[in-house]
Amino acid sequence: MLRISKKADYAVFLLGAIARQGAFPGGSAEDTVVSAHEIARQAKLNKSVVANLLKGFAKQGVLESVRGLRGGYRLAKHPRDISLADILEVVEGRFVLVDCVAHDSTRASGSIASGSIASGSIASGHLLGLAASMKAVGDKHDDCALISFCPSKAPMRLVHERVSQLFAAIHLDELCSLSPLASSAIASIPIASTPTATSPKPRWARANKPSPLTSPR
Amino acid sequence: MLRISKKADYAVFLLGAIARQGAFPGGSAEDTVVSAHEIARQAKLNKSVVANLLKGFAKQGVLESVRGLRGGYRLAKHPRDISLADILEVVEGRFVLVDCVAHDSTRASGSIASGSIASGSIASGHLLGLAASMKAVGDKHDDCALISFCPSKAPMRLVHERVSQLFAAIHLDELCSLSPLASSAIASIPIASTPTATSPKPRWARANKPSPLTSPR
DNA sequence: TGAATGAGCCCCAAATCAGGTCTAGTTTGC
DNA sequence: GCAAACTAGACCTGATTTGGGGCTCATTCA
Repeated sequence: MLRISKKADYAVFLLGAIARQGAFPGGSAEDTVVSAHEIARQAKLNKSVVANLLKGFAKQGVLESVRGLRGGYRLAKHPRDISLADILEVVEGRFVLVDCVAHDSTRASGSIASGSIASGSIASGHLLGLAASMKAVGDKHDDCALISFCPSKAPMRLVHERVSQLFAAIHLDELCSLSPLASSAIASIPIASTPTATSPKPRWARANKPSPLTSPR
Repeated sequence: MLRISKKADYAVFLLGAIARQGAFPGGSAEDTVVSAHEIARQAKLNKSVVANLLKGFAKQGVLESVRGLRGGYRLAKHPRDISLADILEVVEGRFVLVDCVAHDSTRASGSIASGSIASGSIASGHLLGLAASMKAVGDKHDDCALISFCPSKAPMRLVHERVSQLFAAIHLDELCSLSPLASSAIASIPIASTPTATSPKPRWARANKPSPLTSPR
């Protein structure tokens, strides 16, 4: 189903909750941590759901964890350096829009993985390792009956790339409204067939403009 | 899971197979039909899978069916007037990237439905009716625990819109290679954070250039 | 040492997916 | 009129995934 999972949705919120409390490098509370219990309270979600999600992010290096009494989590990077693509990768695994994309992307996984991850600028060692292990798993997706003669492969791969880029272009700071969207940015999107080349550069596309909440990078 | 279903994938192929045989208005074999059995043979798929998919498209007006001996299907419109979004809608239902999009889009479903469908230029009565009936179903998606206080709604909606536009911008003629992609169009896509405003207008974004296979629109 | 945390692993029911079956209706050709 | 070849309609089954949890162990601090 062509849908972001509830867990991923929750994850965005949870990470945003941490970000909004400034618990990240350069943030207003960069040396503090936020417990899973506290985050669950804010999200009005069961603690085990929250804890399990947060654990995954700690494991992949998106979050840093502090164990023991007064333990908790903080972001490993600035929210503007964590993209939606990164978040989705942790929760849902490698994004593959359609099987034949995985097939082709397996051969090119080096360049794709480095592209989507480098732009996130997180602890790339962790997720790059994940992408490398997905290489083997990716082969399992090569089971579409049409794969050897499907004329849709090239266009589908293009769509996949574009969607990937969209996800990589939006970052946690906008997602949790640390850097709010200008509402005119939404209104300015024409509902037409060929918007991509004509739409103005969205506010949430990173322009390397420092967030007012942070010290310079 | 953020994935196009196998059935949708097969559907693209099947519709493409019909298109490649010219069985559409203005096509080289516009008065002929292609049987489900024949299409299944070409696709090397079980006939029941194929038949069920094709039925859905006939029901929604994407295909015209001819019953009885020598019956079969032909496209109701030219392949360039049938978008990937249209196809996905039939197979998977209304595209909703994430619950809060459905919530908000329910109120605005009039403008969205007319937008994505008008650009497809198919028998809009059919799919518009589907969109209207989805209005009620859409309310069922309003069950995300975070919905009332989630700061991600606006950015997520923007991503949803963009993905929708991508799907609406690619049409069956390119998908089935009646109008092949220029391979440089793929190579020219930079793997960067902010590609949308800088990428060249893709070949498959309709430029109202008549396909050499068809008479003028 | 006990309390409050994270880490690791697992469970279960519901929903969805993928692939199919069967019957009824329609049309044509003999 | 009947049989064959098709579509139309509705449904089924097993596999997989999703969503929401639970429990125990390890770590840290007061």
